Amino acid sequence: MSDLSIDNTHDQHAVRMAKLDELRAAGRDPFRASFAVSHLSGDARKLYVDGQDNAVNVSVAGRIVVIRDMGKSQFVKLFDQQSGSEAGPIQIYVKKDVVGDEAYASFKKLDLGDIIGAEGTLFKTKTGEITVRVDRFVLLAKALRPLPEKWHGLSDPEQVYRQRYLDLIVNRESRERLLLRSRIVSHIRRFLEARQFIEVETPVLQNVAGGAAARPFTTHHNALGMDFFLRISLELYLKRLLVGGIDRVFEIGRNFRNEGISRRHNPEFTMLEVYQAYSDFRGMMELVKALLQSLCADVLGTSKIRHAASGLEIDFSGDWREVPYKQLIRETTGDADWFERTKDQKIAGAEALDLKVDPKWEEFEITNEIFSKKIEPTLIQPTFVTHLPKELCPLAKLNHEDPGVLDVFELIIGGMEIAPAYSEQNDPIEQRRMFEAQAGEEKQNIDHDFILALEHGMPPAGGMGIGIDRLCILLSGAESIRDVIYFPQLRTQSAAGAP
RNA sequence: GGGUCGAUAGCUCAACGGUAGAGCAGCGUCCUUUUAAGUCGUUGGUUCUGGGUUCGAAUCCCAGUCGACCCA
Repeated sequence: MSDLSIDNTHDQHAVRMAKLDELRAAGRDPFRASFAVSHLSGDARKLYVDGQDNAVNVSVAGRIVVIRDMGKSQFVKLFDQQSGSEAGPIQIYVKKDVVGDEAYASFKKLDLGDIIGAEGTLFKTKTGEITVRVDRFVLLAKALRPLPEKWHGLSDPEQVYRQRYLDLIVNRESRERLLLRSRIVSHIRRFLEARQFIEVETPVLQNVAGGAAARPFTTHHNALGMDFFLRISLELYLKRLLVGGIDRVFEIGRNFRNEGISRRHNPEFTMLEVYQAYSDFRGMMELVKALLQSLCADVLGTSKIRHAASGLEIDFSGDWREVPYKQLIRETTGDADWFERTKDQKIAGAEALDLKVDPKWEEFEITNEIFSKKIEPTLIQPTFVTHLPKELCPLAKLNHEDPGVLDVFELIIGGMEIAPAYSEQNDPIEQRRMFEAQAGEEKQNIDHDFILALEHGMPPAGGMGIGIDRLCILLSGAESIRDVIYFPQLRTQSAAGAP
């Protein structure tokens, strides 16, 4: 039957193609359309009643990730969605005298990586592992390529990102980290919905890429004969919905920025933005604190996490530090009159802190360089930095006592910006003025249609954004944004391993 | 964009100027409660690509591709 040539036994793809031909020649379909699964692996295991072997029938399916061939019986482990837990893949036990000679012979031809379905009864092995004693099994999908090594897994970072499916199968930490992201996002939705927030979707293709200062991607719509930008922010459309009377609104969506790729930056990334009419940045403080504390409690099961970069413990419980931006700058520069200094004096001050500053920068950019390089990385515990200079964001309300600063905060945790929040600007005249006053790297594109919406009246509101990727880096202890995105952006390459 | 480091069997890694090896996987055998199962045997390489140096290059040099890290 087998026409494997001796020369080919090292070529695992060729060996498996030959097995495939054999199956087809024998009239078996190696790629089935469906299988009746009674339980996912973890749920199946829970059905076992202690001391009552072979009393409960289950039907499970998954990928073969372990084969222990004992001659006339085999222990095999099947990997499915629930295999990420402590218990790992579910074990099945196939005995020749249970399934019969013919079925057993075909079972022996299965390979690591094949996907099968199995029906049988639950029992506990000598060593105490709940296992399915198989009465019947069926090959559901033949794997023509081998799995990575069973003990060391897959460690080549390039292959981990390009063939994430392999990483997910063999590297438990990767799988748990990425599944944690799903639980985080799910929790955020439930938290906000419980507070009467409504989830919406707004355009990704935009005429004006507004709401932030960043280089957008451009694309082209053929039928309209016009160029579009991919959005860089969710903000301006969600505020239009505030005008439209959707008072508590949020979106979790992908933004695109045509900028560098690094451990902290992927060209497409996910933002949560939340707007609450009749609230303000103080209300957002309460909201984001409650959100993160409930995330810790319900998803992580702890209020303390280890900060991957510094090794320090971050404590989310209790009250969080609140400190004005200007105070931090004055403390760090040791200059109580920093904001009264001339530009040359600020340049000298920044250089005294070992910072390189471009003389072409605006004064607020020099000051902000001190903030982002010398202050932000040191803020490990959750810290609300409040009242940023007005030049840093045109979309927030100016503070009443000090019109040089904004009624905003930036929540810093683990040295990373996690959540900015504003008392949102709803004065259309002032909004236009602030857009036009923007300079340097903070300059935004002006969306006149958005101003028109404001002219119809937007209720006072608090707004808040969270970078979901960064939040996941923080909460999962990941080192890189690539570790919390299934398919991070890489340079394209011809298909690896193609025949 | 600049700098540093890396790419060897399907996977994880050796070999560091002198015959490219190991473990796992694969192939063939033994074994009906294994836990990285065990056992005996065995196949497997465009050493990322292209140049160069050398009697001889996986190894040294140059250029490129892809990736990681740091910086801008």
